[in-house]
Amino acid sequence: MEFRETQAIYLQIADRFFENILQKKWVSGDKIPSIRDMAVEFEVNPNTTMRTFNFLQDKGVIYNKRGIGYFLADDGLEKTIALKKEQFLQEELPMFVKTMQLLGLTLDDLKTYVQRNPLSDN
Amino acid sequence: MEFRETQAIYLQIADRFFENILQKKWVSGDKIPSIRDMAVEFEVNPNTTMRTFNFLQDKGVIYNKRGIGYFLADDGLEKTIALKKEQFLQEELPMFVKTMQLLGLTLDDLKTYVQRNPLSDN
DNA sequence: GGTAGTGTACTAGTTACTTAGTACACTACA
DNA sequence: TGTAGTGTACTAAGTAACTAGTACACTACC
Repeated sequence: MEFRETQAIYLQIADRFFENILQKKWVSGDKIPSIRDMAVEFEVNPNTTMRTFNFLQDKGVIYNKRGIGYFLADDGLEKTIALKKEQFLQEELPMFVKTMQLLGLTLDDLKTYVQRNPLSDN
Repeated sequence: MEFRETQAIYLQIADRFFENILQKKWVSGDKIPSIRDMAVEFEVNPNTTMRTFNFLQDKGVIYNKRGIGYFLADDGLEKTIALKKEQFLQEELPMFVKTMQLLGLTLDDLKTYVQRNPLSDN
């Protein structure tokens, strides 16, 4: 996987976790692929994916069973929505609106873009 | 000034430069405040602002007169627009749309937000 | 018991970013 | 000429992120 240079890799991987949760590919109680498997999938060091797991456990999104693996918490979806929403409202949205303003783009331009770029293929 | 932890400080300062240029607070040929003054204003080490200046000079947005200072290039505004637009279209916009989709937000929600949050106060 | 698959805990080393401090060359100007 | 304000070039140090490798304890299962 390719990563942006502007953000730590383990956080970008966390975002992929959030996607899986929000898209309900992972649901409460599901076992999450192991730290080692994730490292192979994302082509990073296991230590890096471990940081992602620690980060998400700290947020209460996943929990651990010793010797078995990590699982999605009962309220994992709710916590993920809360986390993403907070980040979106406090950081992403204001920056986005500011950039649109600076570039002189309108909501109609955005509408056109969205129509031309079907929202999902993953 | 407070900085986000997810992006290098010198790049966040560069964004402030871009704002000044896009808002036409700085126009072609204008002398830009010195590396040392900028360091004081942003409360960082002069080495850090120097990285911003080097970055922007590398992009062709500003140029240097030895012993005098940095100045906004003739096509500084155009280059800034091009840079921001590219970044916006390739990174910010796709991520933004994806997050909106994941959170189940619509363009109407966005419209409401924009109406409630007047676009500028700087 | 043995084995494979888990997470965990280390040491070590590299790179990027940031700060701190010093020194020096160039330009403008009194 | 002297001085203040520029950029520039260093050394040194600290932190975060990332990689590499090893070792160990726990759990499930044959």
